[in-house]
Amino acid sequence: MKFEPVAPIRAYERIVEQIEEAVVSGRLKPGERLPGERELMTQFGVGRSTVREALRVLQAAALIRSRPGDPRGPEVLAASPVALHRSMHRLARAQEVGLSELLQFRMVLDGSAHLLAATLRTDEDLSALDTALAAMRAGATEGYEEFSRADVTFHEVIARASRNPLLVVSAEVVRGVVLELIEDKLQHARDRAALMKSWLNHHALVLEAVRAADGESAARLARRALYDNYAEYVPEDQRAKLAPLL
Amino acid sequence: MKFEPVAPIRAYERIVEQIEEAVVSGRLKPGERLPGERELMTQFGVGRSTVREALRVLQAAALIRSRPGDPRGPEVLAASPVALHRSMHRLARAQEVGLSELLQFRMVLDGSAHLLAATLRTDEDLSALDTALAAMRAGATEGYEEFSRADVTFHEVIARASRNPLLVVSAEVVRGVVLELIEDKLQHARDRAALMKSWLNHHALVLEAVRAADGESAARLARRALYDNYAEYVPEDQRAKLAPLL
DNA sequence: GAAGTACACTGGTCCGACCAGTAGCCTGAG
DNA sequence: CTCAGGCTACTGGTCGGACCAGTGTACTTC
Repeated sequence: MKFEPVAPIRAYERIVEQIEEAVVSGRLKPGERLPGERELMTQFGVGRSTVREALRVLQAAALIRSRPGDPRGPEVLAASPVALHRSMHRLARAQEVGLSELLQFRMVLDGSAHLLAATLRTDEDLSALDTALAAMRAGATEGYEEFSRADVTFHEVIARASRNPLLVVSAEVVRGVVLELIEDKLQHARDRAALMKSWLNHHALVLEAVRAADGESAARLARRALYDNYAEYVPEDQRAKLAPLL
Repeated sequence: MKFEPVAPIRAYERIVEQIEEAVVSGRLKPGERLPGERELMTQFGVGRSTVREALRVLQAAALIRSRPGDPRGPEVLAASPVALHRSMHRLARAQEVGLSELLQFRMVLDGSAHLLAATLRTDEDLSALDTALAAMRAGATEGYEEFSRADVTFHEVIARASRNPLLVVSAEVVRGVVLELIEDKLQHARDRAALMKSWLNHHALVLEAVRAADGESAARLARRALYDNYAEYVPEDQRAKLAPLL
């Protein structure tokens, strides 16, 4: 006979459960409004502070947003990866997850995205990639900002071409966290011209592989590029963890 | 000239920032205690409700835990992936991701985990896998429940052997969501004896590959097994999305 | 010394109040 | 009739006080 540990369930938790269930299950669609706090407190039969604590939790989870003065009440938000991003970032900063693990994970995700994209890409995807690559070429002469934006676009198009939203979101989040971790080091890096040239060259190769529907090559190229450009920031004794993915 | 959108910063957000910074940066170590709510409200110069809303957010982020009656105050928690778990679960449920995408994602994650595990596994990992496999063999004769538990253990050991907590958490979450989606179909499936035999056989092969440090084989076996056992529940017209991963 | 008890204090919840700020109506000018 | 402008009822944010059930600790009792 086994028993489960019992923890007292707080009133505000119950409220969170109910609203979360309604939002996640789609019974409350993005853009719809929750009743105001005073109305909620009568519906749930609790005090306003209890309602407010529940709303705080839901807001921290990026499920709702409430602005003072809006008579329509708190707004139900569309599912977004910002909460995922926050959690991952915190975990990364708390040293629980190091750059090596993040890079590993990104190599896995990006590689798979490229693999799938190469197989499933449509003609629209290809022309979107052409456009993005052209934007990168143009951005390279204008400044790092523009170049970086175009680079992100390229990655996003690839991810979307994989036709898997989970892959899109995860890759986006991990990319963001990785960049946050090394952005200061990246600031005073060796000259950016060479960096941009390297990325540009790589993206052109990837695009060719994707166009040729050669998933294996595209994936290998993507992983290789990540390793070549970021491995230097990984502590030397951990670089071995990245090698198996090449 | 560019301007940034401005949002008013609430008092409780400031408190969250300060405490989160202290926790994440390590200035407050796990197990240490925060001052009680009444003490915090004087230190921050705000009302108790404001303090409480901040604590709620921090608790939802799994950074602290507070129990009523404890005179030592809220406890700082060790960094844990539970918040990440929650975010990912919500996203998976809300984004209406289909079984095909989930299975795709799981094939990617599990495959990579096996690849890494085969390369990085220690002797302890191997013996843990031996134990888990033995437990599965024993469970197969006792009932589906025991077998299933042992099966989960096997997967977890593999994931942990990859030495990447992100992979561990993601794989665990995706596995859970996949099972939720097909558990009813799995209930009235063809006889379980055959199912268990199939899994048992597969796990033995995987273990051999891992022992031989043959990452490619282990990964391929893992992806193959997922496809063979679950693809039948994926709508036929979407099965093509899984093929590139085999 | 161990067992039991009393107490001070904790967090959870409720209530009532005030404030700054907003959405939408309402008005009056054109 | 349209529309700019002000008005107002209401929103969420914050405060302070209050009560309760439950806990950890220190103190009593045996």
